[in-house]
Amino acid sequence: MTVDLAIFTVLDRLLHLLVVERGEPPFAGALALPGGFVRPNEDLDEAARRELLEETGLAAMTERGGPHLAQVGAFGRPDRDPRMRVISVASFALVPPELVPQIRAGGDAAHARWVLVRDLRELSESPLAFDHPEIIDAALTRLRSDLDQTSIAFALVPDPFTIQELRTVHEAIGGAPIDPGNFRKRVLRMIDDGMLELARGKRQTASKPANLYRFVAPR
Amino acid sequence: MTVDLAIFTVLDRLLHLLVVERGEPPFAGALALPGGFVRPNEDLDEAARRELLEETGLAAMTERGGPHLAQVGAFGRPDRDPRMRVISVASFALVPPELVPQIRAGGDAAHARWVLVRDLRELSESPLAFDHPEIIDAALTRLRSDLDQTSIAFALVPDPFTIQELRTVHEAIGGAPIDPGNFRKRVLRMIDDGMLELARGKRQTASKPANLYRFVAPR
DNA sequence: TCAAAAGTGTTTCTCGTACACCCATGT
DNA sequence: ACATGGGTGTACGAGAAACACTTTTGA
Repeated sequence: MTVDLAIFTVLDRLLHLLVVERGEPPFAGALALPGGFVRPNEDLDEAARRELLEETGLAAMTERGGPHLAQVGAFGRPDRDPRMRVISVASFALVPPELVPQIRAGGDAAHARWVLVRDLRELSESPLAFDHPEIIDAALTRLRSDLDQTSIAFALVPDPFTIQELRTVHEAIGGAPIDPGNFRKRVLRMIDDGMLELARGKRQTASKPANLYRFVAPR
Repeated sequence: MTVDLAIFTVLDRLLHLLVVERGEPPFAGALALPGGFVRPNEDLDEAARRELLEETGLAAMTERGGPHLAQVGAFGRPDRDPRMRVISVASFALVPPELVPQIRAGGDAAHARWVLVRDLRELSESPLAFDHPEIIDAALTRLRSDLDQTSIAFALVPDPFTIQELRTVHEAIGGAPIDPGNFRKRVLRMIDDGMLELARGKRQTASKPANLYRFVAPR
């Protein structure tokens, strides 16, 4: 039993995934999702959170209650690992861009790097180990569907965020540009639904300073 | 590693779940989801489908390509089974009402029976074994969310079905009555989206005979 | 003064909801 | 004839989409 993690962030307006380069066979030199074995007395969520910490060193995230983590599914094809029977429970994690620079500081993270999700799909599956292409597809599908139905988008923006930052996340995941005026109205509606609130201060931009908003956790 | 199954159907306009009564400790006498161990060379979906067959004897379902089966998630609390560490991958399955009468014919199914989902929730968790209340909750949540986004509703109606039969499924899962006129319009829209087609014949009802429709698999 | 992005407004269309009503059939 | 449920029509409102426009800043 292992857990594998699809750790996403939005950098430079594009969706990125954290991958590690494998040092040993099988698939030496190939890219793979970070992951590891579940310990004997560990819950699956616990194991995923521990791996996330080990791979990213992001202890600091606990101040926001930790990064968003959600299970994607179990993958158990008998031949998915040539060495032995391994069943993996995959989760996806969302890292806000403010914390991305801290990741290199982590322990196992020396060999970890961000790759563009768009590039992964163009290169097809060539450089990816095991059944990880399949896992990534499932994680992406889940990510996109959760985007419209849950509040996961807020896990990918800085804590007080501008409307543009939030829109950028939606565009990166959805893959298509969104009309800024219309998106603004969606955000305003979230405000009088009590889901968001205006925060103090302004964010400097290339032009007119932007209002800041904050996600209000449901009571 | 085990698979557990939440097998649903709609009987008498209400959502039902197939449960077995446990014969041995732990939880002897309690109700539990059907399930079993994953075999060494079996994929998880394969194991789930095999268990479904063993528990229901519904070989006949293959004529419609088998019942709908989808993974819900993995459950791995270290103490979920007092005997040993067991991680279970839960799936839900949907059985159309036409096949329900055949289920008693199955092998392991002698001790299986349908219970009202509504009753399960009223009785809280008292009579359910292991963490099965949690699994059932997750399966229900998934069922409800898939209902609006996928075509799973068609797996719970007879093959040519009436609009009322389809509406009944939505009402049973959603738990609330739906305006018949409005629901009809939704169905008509599905028809000119090419998702449904009018089938020949009529279904006898307590009043005016109803048109029959058929689900058209996406090409 | 000009570019860039924030923010506002307008119009059109689709869809969900509520609800009134007609139609065909078995009893 | 009448209850039952199939099937149709209307009216309102929320929200998605397309797009023009004004405002405020930095360069």
